[in-house]
Amino acid sequence: MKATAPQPPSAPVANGGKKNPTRIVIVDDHPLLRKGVGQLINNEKDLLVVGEAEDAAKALTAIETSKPDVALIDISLGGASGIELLKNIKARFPKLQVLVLSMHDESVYAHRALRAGASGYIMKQEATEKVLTALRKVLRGEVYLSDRLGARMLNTLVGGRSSTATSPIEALSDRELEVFSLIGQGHGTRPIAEKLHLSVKTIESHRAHIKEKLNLQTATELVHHAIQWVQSERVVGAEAAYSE
Amino acid sequence: MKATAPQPPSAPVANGGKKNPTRIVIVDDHPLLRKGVGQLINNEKDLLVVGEAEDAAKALTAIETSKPDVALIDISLGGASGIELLKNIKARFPKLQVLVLSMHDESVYAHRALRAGASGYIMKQEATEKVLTALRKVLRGEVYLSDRLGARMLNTLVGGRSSTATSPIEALSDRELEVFSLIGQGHGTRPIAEKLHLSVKTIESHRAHIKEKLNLQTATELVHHAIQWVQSERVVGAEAAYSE
DNA sequence: CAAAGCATCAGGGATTCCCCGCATCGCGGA
DNA sequence: TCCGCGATGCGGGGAATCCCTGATGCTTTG
Repeated sequence: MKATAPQPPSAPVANGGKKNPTRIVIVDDHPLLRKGVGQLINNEKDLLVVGEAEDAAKALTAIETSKPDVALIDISLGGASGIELLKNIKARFPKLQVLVLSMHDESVYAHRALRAGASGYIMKQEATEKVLTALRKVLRGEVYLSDRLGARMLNTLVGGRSSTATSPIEALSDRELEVFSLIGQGHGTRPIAEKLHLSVKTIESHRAHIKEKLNLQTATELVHHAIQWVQSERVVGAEAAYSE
Repeated sequence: MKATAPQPPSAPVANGGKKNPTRIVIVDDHPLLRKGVGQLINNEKDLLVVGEAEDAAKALTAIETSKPDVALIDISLGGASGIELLKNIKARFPKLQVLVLSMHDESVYAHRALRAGASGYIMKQEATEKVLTALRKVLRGEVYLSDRLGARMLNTLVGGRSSTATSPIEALSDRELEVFSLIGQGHGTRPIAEKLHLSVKTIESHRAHIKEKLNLQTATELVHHAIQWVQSERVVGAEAAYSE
């Protein structure tokens, strides 16, 4: 329902002749937001929006035709399909830098986005200038993360340093993973203890260890991540399954 | 951290002297989006943005000082308190028209928004021009609804049985839904109480009522369902873009 | 107007959370 | 071999929660 490229890819642009500007493609399903970011970016002398897209398919063609230096994409294009798109982009245009925009603070997605090849992760709540900062940082080949998020992810990596960026869930022992999975299926501490014929205290102990390994602060976070994980496992199982 | 009124309320405006323009206040927690909508609106000869706000509290003061004709508010303010703000606004400024912006196609929220006194409901996925259309319609005292949403709500009202098989979630009160949504976003009882400026006891009470209405036995189940629901809501919004 | 529903909060016992510590077992190294 | 180390299993105890039972206004509705 919306035009893919509001400006002709390589024509002189309305925005006062820029010389060798950084070329940017925006992917977001909210026209209003595309307009906002576009406006903001085009106000900069060295940045230029050369394409827009509202979904994954259009994003790929837009990138193909406009050959941007950076893509700014919203991963909340329906949860999974956002990360999917990101992977596709990095597969077909490995040298293209990608800055990920997101609605929420969910570090779950930040982590996955980076693993999928993003160069940065920024929230929509962020001040507008930060988006420009992030854009330029990503362009220089650096990684942009909000301070808080960055700190947390750093010590996740340091704690269980594995250069191949395996998810910290790999670090869980068998028993811990079992408990984690049960939590993700919606079971409470006591039912888990009963199901495994163990003391409630033991389950509490496992939960504590899991929290530590996954760098989680509260029980609520633990449950949230567990459910998320179980969900994503279901999806993985459908395509590239049983790899253990 | 953001200016409440970018332009002096009654001074000649940068945007080419408008005469008696419609005065608009924008409430949204995404600076990028405020920028986008603001830009769009100010390009119109008869419309003028006289204030912005990023949360409920600032929204009320902004409205008080800038005396707008219409308020454009995002009900998914940080995942919460959008409907609440709407009610407050209509309580204190009954004659002010309110157009509600929303991320997704959540007909749940549309229905509630209208009941709470909104004059229109429009999705962020909508084309930019539609926002202007909606704004003008609302200004004339009419109600704006997207075609699809309008149709759906009509036959919900007419035929007692709604097409969407009324999930028990419809039975939740506004406040309860708000709490439910926050739970689904991974927040614990205390953080929710703080975010809503309420007693922990009140949140506990809401949780109890939600459990009752949704027929859930334990707190764990409640959290599980809440997360599931939030997830599914996100997906609904994404599919709306493809489904036509 | 009466009845019902909503939103707010309290008290108090049952559970869970979360910080400690402790024991055993097996495995890989000094 | 003996030592450390992680995995597994458990406990104490205080803080926080869950989960009952009310209770009080206020609105909506019949």
